[in-house]
Amino acid sequence: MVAPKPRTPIDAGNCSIIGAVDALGDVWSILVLRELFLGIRRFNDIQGDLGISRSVLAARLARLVELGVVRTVAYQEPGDRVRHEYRPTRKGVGLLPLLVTLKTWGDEHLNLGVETVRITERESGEDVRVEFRTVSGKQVQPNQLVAQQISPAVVAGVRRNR
Amino acid sequence: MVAPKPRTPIDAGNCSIIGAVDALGDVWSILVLRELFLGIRRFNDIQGDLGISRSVLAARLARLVELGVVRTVAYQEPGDRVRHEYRPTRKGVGLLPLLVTLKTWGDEHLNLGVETVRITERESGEDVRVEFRTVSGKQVQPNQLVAQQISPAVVAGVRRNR
DNA sequence: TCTCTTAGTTCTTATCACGAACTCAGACGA
DNA sequence: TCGTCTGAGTTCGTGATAAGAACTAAGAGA
Repeated sequence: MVAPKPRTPIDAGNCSIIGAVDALGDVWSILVLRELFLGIRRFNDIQGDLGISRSVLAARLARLVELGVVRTVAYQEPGDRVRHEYRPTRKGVGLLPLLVTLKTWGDEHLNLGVETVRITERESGEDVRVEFRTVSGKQVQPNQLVAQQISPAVVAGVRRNR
Repeated sequence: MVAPKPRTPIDAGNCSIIGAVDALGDVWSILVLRELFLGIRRFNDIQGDLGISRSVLAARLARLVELGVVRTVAYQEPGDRVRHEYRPTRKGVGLLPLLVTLKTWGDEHLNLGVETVRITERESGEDVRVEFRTVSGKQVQPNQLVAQQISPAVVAGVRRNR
């Protein structure tokens, strides 16, 4: 994979999409989260698996910790000193849908429908998919979606009334 | 926003998440798609709205077109020559869930629950959300999800049998 | 012919990723 | 006590690329 490139600060204004993208910083963050969700939680394991440079991995992990998406947890293997590994926080778990949508799109559009990562429910072991539904519960196809930005003034108003 | 940084090629192996992330290349691609879905489709409009440099925008658009995620459409305004604008293809529309998950996470975790972009169903105008469901239709909370990688050998086997 | 607009392209500079080597700290063996 | 091993980073030189400003292209209209 080609390394992510420098970005200049963008004004997120009031857009959560921009905010989220900016917070994550670059695609390595997403891939690091993938490792954590797959149960790969130690520095060297992540580094080897992704082939990311050590310095960049250290920086990304620090950023994710600072963001509150990842936390460090101490562990000690017998006959070894205390070390720590990385785990997603609740905020980090909130990013699982992102990985699932990437997987779904990749399986469908890049991998000809072949599944490469399995996402299942813990209890039943059933495969899990992402769906769109209206608040009233009706399922919606992607091409029926409309996106519109809410004006900054309106957003600011809502914020003030909190 | 700080500019995306160079990445070296990573072996996607058989992982669609890595494949998808690598295909998109960097976060600018996601933000460009955001513009297109919001109806901002012309070079100068996207450039001004995102504050992306012109050279990078041209490169990103070319990449998205090459990927088949975006296509150019000719248009002509009265008293003006023919120009073209950019629109998502079906493959591109398949990435809408990605934007919706980013928006949802950003609204919840970065923006204190304030909605900044509205995603609705075209017909009813109802707000749309992303949900996880098992294939049998049961709704699943993110913390009940388990991710596991499918071994490359298995994936290769499935591919051969197609 | 001159100017205006949109859509890029070119060029220079600054920044960041890469990758190899190095540091650090505790555990263990001799 | 000394040397070594291992995991987890940190440092540093080099090269690739984004930023940003300036320039080009090409048709429309005065």
